[in-house]
Amino acid sequence: MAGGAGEGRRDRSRDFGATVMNERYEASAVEPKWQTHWKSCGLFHAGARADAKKLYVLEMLPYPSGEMHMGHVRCYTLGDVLARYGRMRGFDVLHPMGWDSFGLPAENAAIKDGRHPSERTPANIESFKKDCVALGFSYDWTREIATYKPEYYRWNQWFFVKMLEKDLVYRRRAKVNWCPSCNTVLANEQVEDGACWRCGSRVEEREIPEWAFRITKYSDALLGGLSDLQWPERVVSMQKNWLGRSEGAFLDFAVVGSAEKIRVFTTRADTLFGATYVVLAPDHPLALKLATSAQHAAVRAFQTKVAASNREDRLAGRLEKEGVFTGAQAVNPLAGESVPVWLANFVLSGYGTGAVMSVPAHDQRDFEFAKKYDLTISQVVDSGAGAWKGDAAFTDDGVLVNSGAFTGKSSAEARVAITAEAARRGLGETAVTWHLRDWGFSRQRYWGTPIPIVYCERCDPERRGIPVPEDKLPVELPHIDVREVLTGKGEPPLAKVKAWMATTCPKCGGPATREPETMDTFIDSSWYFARYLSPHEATRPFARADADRYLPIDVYIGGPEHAVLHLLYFRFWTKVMADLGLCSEREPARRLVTQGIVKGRDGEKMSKSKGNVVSPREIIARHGADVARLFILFAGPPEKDMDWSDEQIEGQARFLQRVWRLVRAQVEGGAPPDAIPAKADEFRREAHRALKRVSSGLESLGFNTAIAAVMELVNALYKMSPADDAARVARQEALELLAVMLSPFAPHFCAEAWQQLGRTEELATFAWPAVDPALVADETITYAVQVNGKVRGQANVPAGAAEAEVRAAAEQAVAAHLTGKPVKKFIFVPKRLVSFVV
RNA sequence: GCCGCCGUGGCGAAAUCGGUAAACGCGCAGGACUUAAAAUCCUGUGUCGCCAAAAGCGACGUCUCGGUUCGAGUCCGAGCGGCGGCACCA
Repeated sequence: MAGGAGEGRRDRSRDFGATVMNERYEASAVEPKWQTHWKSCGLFHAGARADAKKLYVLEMLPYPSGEMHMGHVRCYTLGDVLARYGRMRGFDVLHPMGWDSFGLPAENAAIKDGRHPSERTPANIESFKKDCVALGFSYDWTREIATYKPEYYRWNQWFFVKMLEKDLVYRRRAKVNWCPSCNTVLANEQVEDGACWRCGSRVEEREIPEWAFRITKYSDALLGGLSDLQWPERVVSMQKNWLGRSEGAFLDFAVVGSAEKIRVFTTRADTLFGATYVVLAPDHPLALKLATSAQHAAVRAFQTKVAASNREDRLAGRLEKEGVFTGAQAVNPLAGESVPVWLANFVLSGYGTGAVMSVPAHDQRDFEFAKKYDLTISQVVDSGAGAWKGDAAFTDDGVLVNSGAFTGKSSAEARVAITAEAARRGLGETAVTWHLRDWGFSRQRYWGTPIPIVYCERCDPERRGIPVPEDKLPVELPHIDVREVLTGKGEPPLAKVKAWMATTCPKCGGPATREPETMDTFIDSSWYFARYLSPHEATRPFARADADRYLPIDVYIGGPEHAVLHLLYFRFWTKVMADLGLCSEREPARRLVTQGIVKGRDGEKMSKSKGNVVSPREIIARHGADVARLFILFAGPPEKDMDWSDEQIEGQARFLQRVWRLVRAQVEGGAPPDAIPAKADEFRREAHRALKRVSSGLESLGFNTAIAAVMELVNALYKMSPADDAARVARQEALELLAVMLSPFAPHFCAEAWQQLGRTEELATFAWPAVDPALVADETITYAVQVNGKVRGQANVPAGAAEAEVRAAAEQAVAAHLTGKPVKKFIFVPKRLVSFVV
């Protein structure tokens, strides 16, 4: 079919129209074809390019709950674009996927319907995996893992035993966060606003024994490591906040008439001379000991009251400050005065030393407390701005008054001097405290990794626990009768499985019982990224050589809601793995991308309960996976929340159809109607300009602007008709280039277009083309011409024009604004703008 | 209370370094094609003013006020609004 520039419009439009205009790209036929092709070629397997640089792209381990939602789609699409681009750039890309498949949802579902989690889980995984394939995600499925399988969780147990040897695991009796609905303990990180992170139930306080990791041993490393990560500021600051490093001093107050001393923590040692009483947490070990007989009953009553009310009131908002006098007196270490010792409900036993010195003049809480109980208020810091009015605490730094030898010093100087003096007298020292607490990981549930511990009355009468030897791992979960064992109440389910509980002691061989509790599932996701390196290793969690090759993760993608949960735990675990000699990297992920929420049609966050969930299956069925991917990428930058828009989806579908018609026109020899004849160079120029913008968009995660650049190329091609045979060849090249540069975003469509255009090479691994600098250089440059900062005209000059030449052209362009006004200054910004100041 | 982020058309957004604000998409309007519609293609689309209209010209315009600068969406200060995190942390 002949088509040409010189013919009448009718003919041209027939060329484009008759065969091509009605032909639609059918994603439903094309996409499965390429998915099958990719699978059969093993194109996405890592390790094939041993001499290439590696690129590890990873998305957060999903919990497969059956059907995928748009939040997943967004996360994985971002990762897939980077993985595909990486492959085309020649990297040895590691892009794996697996399943976080232990945990409460499956167990709770089992309680409801009686089906064992091990039946449901593989089905859910299958379904989720199908969605991944249907969306064209380029995973290396040979590395797939599932955390519920013994070959995975045995390494959780192995780590546990190793960490026990290193004293990074210990058993403690502590106040724990108990979720009555999940019927299990939660770590501090898993309590949000006093409620369970998973189900939102109000958390209770209980005191029961539990296993914990000494994550606090890594406080400094966790804080220090943050500085060399390319992580979003938001996440970094949340982690810093959570770690909560605080510099100050320990100071010792001797107790009058007793050998005991009260150690307090303060960040304001400069206010020591204003400490007019000391307050202990109600459950402080000295509380009862110090109480005088007259006050004993009152102290008892107060303790009971606080223990009962604690959580509820703290949640209900501001807790009324309450306290009780112990009757005891303590001695200010430097001032030498005796001050009363109180208990108060706002002092926390878990932070610092569980005791504080109260300086009501300079701390608002202490001020309120002192007012309520009529305690002495004594000013020791002067603001320098007139006398202190005494209506509220003055909490800023200032100059010391009424502070003995330290009077006259600035607060900053005094903090150092007072701490040093206390230290010299053996009554204190500088100190650093942290908000971070150890990670309690015992869970009173069934569907998780058994803790490999046995209790033997003979060898271990104190029930400290004896680890199961390495060669006896894994300790597998027993098969159970769901109805009988999973009741969702009472003791840990495994405790009811008598046959499993009964075992032999590894030390004496005598009868022993197992630990019935299981591990927090956050352990599973703390090291899975390393298991992907050597998923089939049977003798160790992963191979050192693989770790050296592929760690750290280059780009890690997931939601910001894990900022102080998973993202903290897996940093901790990586440091432990490094200390165990398993790898040299001390940080798991160099770069982190936290993707925004996908909201529903109603503008609310998608959730089942709101009934506004849109399934990717809907879009795949209607328009195909590529449209779903384009929509989600084009909506805005990755970190930003995005709104659902059926219209924008239609727009992306329209865009692909528009490209398709161009491709078909090229193959059939037609041109778009109303196109203007163009030469070869013009086609090349447009294509390379787009390529440049797409390349830089891919580097900077500006996927929306990268796609916009391709759209502009398409718009340009619609206005151009090849003027001659050379131009026809150039248009062919431009369309091929288009298929290449769009392929990370819309891989199925591009593979098909590529083939239509007659190319036979594998597009998914085709080398990303270099931008031809000669083609993207402008021939003429349009300068904006300003007079006194206002744009008054434009000047077109050849690209290489010198300043004087540009100035001459510019003067001509704005002559009317310059007449009669002497030019005081001339500003020349190459390639952009000139400005006259008159 | 403390810490962090963000305010740009009717909407989603774009704008390496301070250099022609609003690219691209959506929506809307007009036109072409069609018996008609859909689909498709083309054109227009920040606000206001001058003008019968168009062309054209001008003023204003990136939350508000102020500052630095020849020039500010971008830098600085103050404020307002929104979002997120932590929160009796001593």
